[in-house]
Amino acid sequence: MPTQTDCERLLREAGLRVTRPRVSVLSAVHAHPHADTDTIIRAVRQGSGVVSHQAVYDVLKALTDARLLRRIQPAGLVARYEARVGDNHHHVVCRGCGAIEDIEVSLDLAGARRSASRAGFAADHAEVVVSGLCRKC
Amino acid sequence: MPTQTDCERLLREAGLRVTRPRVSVLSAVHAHPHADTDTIIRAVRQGSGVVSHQAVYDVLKALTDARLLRRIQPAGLVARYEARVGDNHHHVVCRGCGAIEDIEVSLDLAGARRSASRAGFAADHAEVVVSGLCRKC
DNA sequence: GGCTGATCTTTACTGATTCCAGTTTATGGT
DNA sequence: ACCATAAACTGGAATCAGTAAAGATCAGCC
Repeated sequence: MPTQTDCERLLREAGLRVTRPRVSVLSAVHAHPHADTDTIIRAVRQGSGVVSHQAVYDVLKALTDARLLRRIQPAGLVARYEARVGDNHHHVVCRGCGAIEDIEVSLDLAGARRSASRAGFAADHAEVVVSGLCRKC
Repeated sequence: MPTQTDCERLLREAGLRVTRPRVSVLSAVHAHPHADTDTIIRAVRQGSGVVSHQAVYDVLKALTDARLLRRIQPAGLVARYEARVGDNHHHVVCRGCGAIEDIEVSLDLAGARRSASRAGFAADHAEVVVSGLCRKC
């Protein structure tokens, strides 16, 4: 888990200004993988005082655009964020409680791209969402 | 494309009552694959007069539960419905305009299930969403 | 034809997310 | 260090898909 200084460095390296909300959001997401926006807002406020919900939304968007975060949005659930970027892992989602975990899935990306291009699409990204029940549900 | 009589039969076979809104919704989805709820509502009203939006939502849910329809919901887009059920094809989504097409993707489902179970999940379903740009975008 | 629970209609509401207008703050150039 | 400007932030209100509730209707069965 990155320290606050690490988060500041990550922001700077991404060409983003370093602000208190940004550092807080970034470290909150590191601390709570797959958390939804509301959880992140609460974590940020606990860690560093008053931050408007709008600021959190803006920051999440900015960090996602800057590829410091990845947004995942399973069907029927609110958006979640994770700090693990740069690899292409996938997710399992619990149909009962919405819990999410990372999994590895092997996928014929070239074939998918070929099939997409046959349908008239230039595809560049594939995401697998596996669903089922977690241990508790 | 099924006729109205076919739709009635499909409903009956699924153990559902045959009503005007249900027949309309089912044939609207057959006529507009990957349509969103709003499009379906408009198509239904054009075809068969006044139907409340709530009825359409209810019918879509009932038909989806009865496996006559399949609901797909790509990240960040509203829910779509398609009448092609019973196989497990996947989708490409255009990041520009939200257009959706069917594609074939080969996927190591057993491996995915194994990886999910390692994470504590009993997985029973996997969906691949490929994204990119369609010809127009 | 009459019964009964499933369906529909109407209307209101929820909750996530976004928009907007105005204010504050960080950063690059001097 | 100082200024100007672009980027961020605040707080409130709007939007929009989807859900809820209550009463009116209707399909399927006798």
